[in-house]
Amino acid sequence: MAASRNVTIADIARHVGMTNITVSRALNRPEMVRQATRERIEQAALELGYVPNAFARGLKRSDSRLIGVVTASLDNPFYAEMIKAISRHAKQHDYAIMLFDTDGDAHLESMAIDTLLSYQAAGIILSPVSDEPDYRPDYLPRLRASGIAVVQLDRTLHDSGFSAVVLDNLWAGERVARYLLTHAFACDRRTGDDRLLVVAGPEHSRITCERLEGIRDALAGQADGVAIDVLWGDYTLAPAAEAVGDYLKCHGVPRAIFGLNQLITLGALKALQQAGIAWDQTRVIGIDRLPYLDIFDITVPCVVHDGYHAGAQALEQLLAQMRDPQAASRTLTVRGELLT
Amino acid sequence: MAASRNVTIADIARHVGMTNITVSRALNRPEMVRQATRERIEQAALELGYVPNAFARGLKRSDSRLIGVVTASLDNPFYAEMIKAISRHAKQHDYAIMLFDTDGDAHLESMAIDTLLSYQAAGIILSPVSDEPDYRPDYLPRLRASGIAVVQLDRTLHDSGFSAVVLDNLWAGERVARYLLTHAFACDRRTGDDRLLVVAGPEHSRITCERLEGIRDALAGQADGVAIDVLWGDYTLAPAAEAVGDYLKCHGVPRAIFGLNQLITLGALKALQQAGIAWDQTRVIGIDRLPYLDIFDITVPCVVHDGYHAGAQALEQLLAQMRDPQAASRTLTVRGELLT
DNA sequence: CTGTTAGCGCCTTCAC
DNA sequence: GTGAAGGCGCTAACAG
Repeated sequence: MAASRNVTIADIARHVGMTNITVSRALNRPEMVRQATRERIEQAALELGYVPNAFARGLKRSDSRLIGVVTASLDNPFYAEMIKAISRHAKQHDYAIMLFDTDGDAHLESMAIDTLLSYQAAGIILSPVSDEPDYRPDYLPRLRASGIAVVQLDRTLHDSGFSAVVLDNLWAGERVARYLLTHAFACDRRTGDDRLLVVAGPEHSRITCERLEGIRDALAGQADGVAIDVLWGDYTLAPAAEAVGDYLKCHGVPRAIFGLNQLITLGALKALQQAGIAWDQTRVIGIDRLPYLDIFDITVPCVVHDGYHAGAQALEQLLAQMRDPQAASRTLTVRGELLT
Repeated sequence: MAASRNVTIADIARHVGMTNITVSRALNRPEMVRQATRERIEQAALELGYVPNAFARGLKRSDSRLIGVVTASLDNPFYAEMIKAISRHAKQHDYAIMLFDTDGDAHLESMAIDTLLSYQAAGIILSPVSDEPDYRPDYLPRLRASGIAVVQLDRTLHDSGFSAVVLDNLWAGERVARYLLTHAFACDRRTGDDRLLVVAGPEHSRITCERLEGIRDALAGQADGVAIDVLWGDYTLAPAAEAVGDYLKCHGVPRAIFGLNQLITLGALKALQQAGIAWDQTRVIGIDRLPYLDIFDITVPCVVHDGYHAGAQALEQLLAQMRDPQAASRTLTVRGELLT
């Protein structure tokens, strides 16, 4: 029994013998309407099965209760967690979420932004497909001109000027390196052929660069003779596994392996397994938690970041900016924690 | 530099010396406009940074390019996978996704449906907070009356009449039970005190009931003397872990433990660990894959379901129903596969 | 407290 | 191929 025509406030108005505006007010600003009138209207709305038309309202008021979330990967549990936080907090402020999974495709990202612009999104949380400096999406001028509040999350666009919530990647790199310094590369254990294999993201990715810089900073002067080998990748599992597999064949097992995110670390572990090397034959350490392994008494030390917190922060920042569009953009840095 | 006012087709029209309608046509039905005119208009649109107003369009045409997805848990990787599939396919058909994570809260679910109605969603994929027969959400009449296409995914509302994509739970239960019959409860191994512990969802959950029924069917007459103990839960990890922990204290280690979903199985394994019992001291088997454990040579047999496929099916079904609102509702069943 | 008027941006209908 | 008028449903602004 499909509704032939949607019931509008005009229908309600006719039904109770009032005009549209009174109905509109009764439903939206109850205090502006006499109690009795209001009750009759509410009653009628219920009976007729009235559903407000968000398009009409949006058109009239030219603002929306929509927040756009644009992300490159729903797969990544870290992103799933952030999205969960965003969704939960957005709801509390009566915003609905429009979610776009760009799947790493810049064109889809651009279309997502356009759709959000056309829906007059109140704000956008953006985690772009790439954080390399030469990625200059074509939507940037449009997005800027729109005046919509934007907060970048984790990944950022080079020089975009938008606010951001990012991880303390430098610290994470340093922290891991310092850990390795005492546990894998202590002076008294040097053999002269100590290698640290870092399995990274794209070579020019900001996040990768920062993490690498942290490593180099921490090791500088402290670890003579320790060679750092870097394998570039794209933050996903399969390429990391393959690259590490090849490395193992050519160079044997390094003293330690550092995976720059969860999927990379898992990929490295997979390569070890496939090479018939037990995961505890070398020191594997990563960024991001490997889920549920504690249940099997497997501990891979890692720097964990609170994705839920990061997501919540991003939404807070977004709301702040929506309230005050003039406010200067801010970058919030979330620091992780080493778990051993 | 916030946009003072959005640029509309009227602005473009003025800019090129035409009227609104011509601009509208040039942008939406290019074939109805002379080539030269169209090019001038497209050029102007680009220059002025024109963004169509989805609200105005939606208001006029009273249909939208929005598909609503309402789910109880983004956490569950199985749902994340389904959402990924939905999102990817929706995009291909030029639909945007409005995502609602109800977090298990019936009230939020109701609000989500109302929001989708008010946005004139073209269709809704619904995985409600509960699939128990006494859950009768208040939005049901409104949703029915709206005539919007609805496809339920995994969880279903009792007697709702909407289409659905569900798992073959009966089969999954049977399959696991048959496996246990040969691997844990083979005749020649009976000790007279053989117990199968099933860690389930809510007692009246359809999914739980079906899976249990499958177990009982398969075991009927085949496993005299095998006692089935059932622990009820809510499909999440912590309660399952606690319940299994208590059980182990009271009854010792059963011959086999069957977790009715991923999180439950992990909870059971956690309880074993906390009780100081190695995970391979008993036969643990589950529904849903335990991710990444193969990397550590841990194999917990399980029935896996293709969440991506299920999500894709749900969207296909939804599109079919949007095309033909008269079509009878259908229930699609997705069968899993035993992985040992 | 309630009503009148008008218009948000777009597109359908009918004319030219 | 192009234009003029009107209305989708709702709500600001100004009456009364």
